[in-house]
Amino acid sequence: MEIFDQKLSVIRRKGILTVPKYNPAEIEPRWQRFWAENKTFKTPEEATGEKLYVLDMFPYPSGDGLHVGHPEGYTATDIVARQARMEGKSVLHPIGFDAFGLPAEEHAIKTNTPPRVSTERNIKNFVRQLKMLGFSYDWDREISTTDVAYFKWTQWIFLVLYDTWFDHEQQKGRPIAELPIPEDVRAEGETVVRTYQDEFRLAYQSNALVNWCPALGTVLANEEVSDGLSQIGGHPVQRMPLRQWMLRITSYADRLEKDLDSVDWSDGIKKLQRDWIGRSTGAEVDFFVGSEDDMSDWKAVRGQTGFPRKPSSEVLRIYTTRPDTLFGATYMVISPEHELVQSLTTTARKAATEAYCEAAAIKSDRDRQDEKRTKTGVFTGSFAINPINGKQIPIWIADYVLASYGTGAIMAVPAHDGRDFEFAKMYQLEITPVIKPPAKADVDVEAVLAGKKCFLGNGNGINSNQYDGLETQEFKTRIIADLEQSGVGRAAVNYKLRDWLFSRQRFWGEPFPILHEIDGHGIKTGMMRAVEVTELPIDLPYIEDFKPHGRPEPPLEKADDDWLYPVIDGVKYKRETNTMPQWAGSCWYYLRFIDPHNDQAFVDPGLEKQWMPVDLYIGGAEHAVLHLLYARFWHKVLYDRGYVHTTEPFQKLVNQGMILGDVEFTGYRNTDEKWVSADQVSEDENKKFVLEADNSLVHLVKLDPEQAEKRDDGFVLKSDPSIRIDSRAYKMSKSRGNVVNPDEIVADYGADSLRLYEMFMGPLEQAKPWSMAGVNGVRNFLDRVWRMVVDEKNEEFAVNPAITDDEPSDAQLRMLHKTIKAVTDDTHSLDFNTAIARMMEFVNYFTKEAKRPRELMSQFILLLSPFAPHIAEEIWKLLGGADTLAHESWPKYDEALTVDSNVEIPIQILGKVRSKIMVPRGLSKDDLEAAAMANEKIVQQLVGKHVSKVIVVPDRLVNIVAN
RNA sequence: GCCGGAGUGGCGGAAUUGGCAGACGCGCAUGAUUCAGGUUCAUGUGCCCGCAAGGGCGUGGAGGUUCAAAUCCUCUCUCCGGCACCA
Repeated sequence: MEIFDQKLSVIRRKGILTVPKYNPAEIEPRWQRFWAENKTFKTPEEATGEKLYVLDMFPYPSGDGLHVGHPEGYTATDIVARQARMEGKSVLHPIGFDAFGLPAEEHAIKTNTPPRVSTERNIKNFVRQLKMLGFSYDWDREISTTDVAYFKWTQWIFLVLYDTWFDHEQQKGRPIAELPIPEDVRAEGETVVRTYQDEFRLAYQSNALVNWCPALGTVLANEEVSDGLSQIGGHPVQRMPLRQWMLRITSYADRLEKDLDSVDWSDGIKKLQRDWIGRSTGAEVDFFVGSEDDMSDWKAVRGQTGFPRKPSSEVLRIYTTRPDTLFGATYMVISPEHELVQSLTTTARKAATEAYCEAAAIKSDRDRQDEKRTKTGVFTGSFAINPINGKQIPIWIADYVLASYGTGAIMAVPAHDGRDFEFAKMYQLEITPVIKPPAKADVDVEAVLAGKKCFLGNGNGINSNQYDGLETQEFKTRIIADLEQSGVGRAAVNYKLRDWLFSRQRFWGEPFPILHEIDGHGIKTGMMRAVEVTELPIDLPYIEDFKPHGRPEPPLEKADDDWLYPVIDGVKYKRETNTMPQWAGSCWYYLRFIDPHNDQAFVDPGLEKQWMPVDLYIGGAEHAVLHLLYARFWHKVLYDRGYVHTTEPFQKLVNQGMILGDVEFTGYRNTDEKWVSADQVSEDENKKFVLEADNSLVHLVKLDPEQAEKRDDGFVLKSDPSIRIDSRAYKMSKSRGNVVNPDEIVADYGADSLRLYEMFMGPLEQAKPWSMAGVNGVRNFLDRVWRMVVDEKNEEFAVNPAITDDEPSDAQLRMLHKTIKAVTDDTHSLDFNTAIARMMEFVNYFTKEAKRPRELMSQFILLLSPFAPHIAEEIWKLLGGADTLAHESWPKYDEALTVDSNVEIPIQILGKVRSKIMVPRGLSKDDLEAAAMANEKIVQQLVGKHVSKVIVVPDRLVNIVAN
């Protein structure tokens, strides 16, 4: 507030408030009202001509309001949208709110208000702030995922998922009615057929191990857990078996990976998604568990029947990416949760394995990792037979094998797998090398061959009978073919991606449109049915107490019987009481924006064709995997079922970089309050700062920039240059107290300054530190723009006397056309920082000109308008423009006027600039060389030297090689 | 540990993709205007030597390719972000 207040108070004191100084506090709300009243940014009904769908990742309306990170992406899209409208494109630029989910509910619990009330209040505040920043959204299309009219269609899409199975042959989702039913299943009757169908649906229930978070009172998706802690709140998460809704995203893993090729996203984000999907190829192999005598019988049968779809009870099935190391498998490991744990454990080993598995079950993921990965395990007492060489090998249980990946069991090849190697060392298990490292590999080949070192790379087979000498790739192909031939193995693909755990035990989410059949005693029969589409939406019931309670029954269990037990055709059902996770609403909101008020369909097919795909999608990188993967999955299902016409929803994706707090200087003092050099301080495990030398505690002291001084490659204390200090920008956080509030910036400098500053800070995708001085800098620029056109000395709001209707000079015209070209190109390529720099150069030039042609000023104002729309509208009107400039044509430039007629050419001798000459643009190579060689300074410099070569690049430089 | 991204003045950052390093902004300095200034205007501002003309050095570090390297290659250091026993 200070700066602005001071300026105003000075003006007020002098009683000359009428003086037309640039005053955003007055201008900006006025224009915002104008745009709202005139619906200036209404989306055209039909997308005629070229269309552009520019989308922001819609915000989660937290109680804290916008932080300065939001307007960064929003300003970028707003500039693109405003420019595109002026270029005559049909623009769809909407906004909405992602308002379901945990944080809203946590907040509701804390403040003891129903989530709908606090959510609506928060949205109101967000809308106020967004409007205050002058974004050109079509407010008629505002949506919230919590609106009943919206989540009706979220529920409808869930029913589409429920009604779809994935046909792996066609790689396509199809209606469940088209699922082929095997004769034997059909023969068993209706109930069995329905159960069979339920096994194939994209939305299904499963009793899998889930991430249960007692503190949040809900299960969480794998993606929402990191380091064994919930991403929201950082609470510990346990694994426990619970019946949950899952979405079969793994069926789409291949397409989710392949289709990344077709979208315009950064390589970094694509890689993040690919890694998350984590596709790997290898083989599944069955190891016979039994006596060596029965082994040959088993092999004979397998040779006949081939490899069965599901493993029979006498085998242990494993997955490996290295079937070429099969001869090196010296033991096997199953996870503690593996279904064969009991049957494989011998009586003698029972106590030991039970103790181990129990311990593993109680351990949270967090605890498992805390043990610094020292491998533990226990022998089952059983042996399996390696199908390739008939060798008996022991079967172990260890928690370094995950139940949820592959088959939950592995063949251990300690010679060529780091984890197996470590485990084998620990328990003195056999190590048999089967790969000879290539000569160029950077390893101790002798040690590898002696089983003393582990080698992970490719090489040539050894100790592998008929495969000896084969190179890894060749080896894999051959052995997989042979395994398939003999029916003991087959090629297989695996993904790190797991099916998506889709239900939550919370109140504030979309209810599932699913009914469970119950018998006369109120017990679920296991049969369920979808709510009829005509019965949608299923609204949340009113519940007095919606708080979670640390037990897995959802809060909706406490709903009234009316809601909980509907009766249809005389049959009593119980509603599903889990709710959907926050991601549900954000999986398809971009489609709803196209047709937000349609109550007949989630989107009109004709409109969908006109507007999809999203041409530009901007948001934070924190959504690089979760939201984007989920939304792409839903979109593909909708595509398969014919509801949308593109395979991918978001054509171009840009992630804005994080805005960090202002740069801070920090020094350290020891317990005696003596300064300690920062390079001797480090953080210990408890995040405490200690002196490296003796681990004694030191504390952090925030320093004023005045106390710091640059020395070599860092900063030191001015008062004692032997003390080094840290200088860094930190992530904004309440605890650090470096959060910048957009409301305050708008009050102090104006919305246009905030917009302009955030775009001027640096490249959009880069992390950048905030600087108040920088905001002041762009405000100065807008002040200069104002004075360039407005007469500040006049008491009326009038144009500056320098504004003329005279013809512009050649130099002025070139300045304008250069600026138009640069701003146009830079804006298209999202290089907003350099676009603004070019506009600053324009203003620097014209404020020095005594005559400023009106037409040139108008053209410039149009260029400025997407960046700083309020001041631009105001000046546009003063210059005689009508109504609003929002739909004026974007300025065009004459290519011939974007270059100067003369160019300055540096002349180098051995790469060092020795002179410069002015020559006409386009001067020929020979003429340029002659001009350079004739230059006085060059002639002097070349005295006594021999010119061996002259490099001439027309319009650029001359380099003389002389010595 | 693995995978990404980045290192350029006191600071944020530019650099037509191999062609004058430091555009633009902040900061700082000097001067003018002003009762006053976090006003406005003008000039200067990478570092070192020099009164100057001029010269030398300079894009994290070391080497290389080239007439020419912030940009390409090899090695290396630092910082930021993500993933983390996925067989």
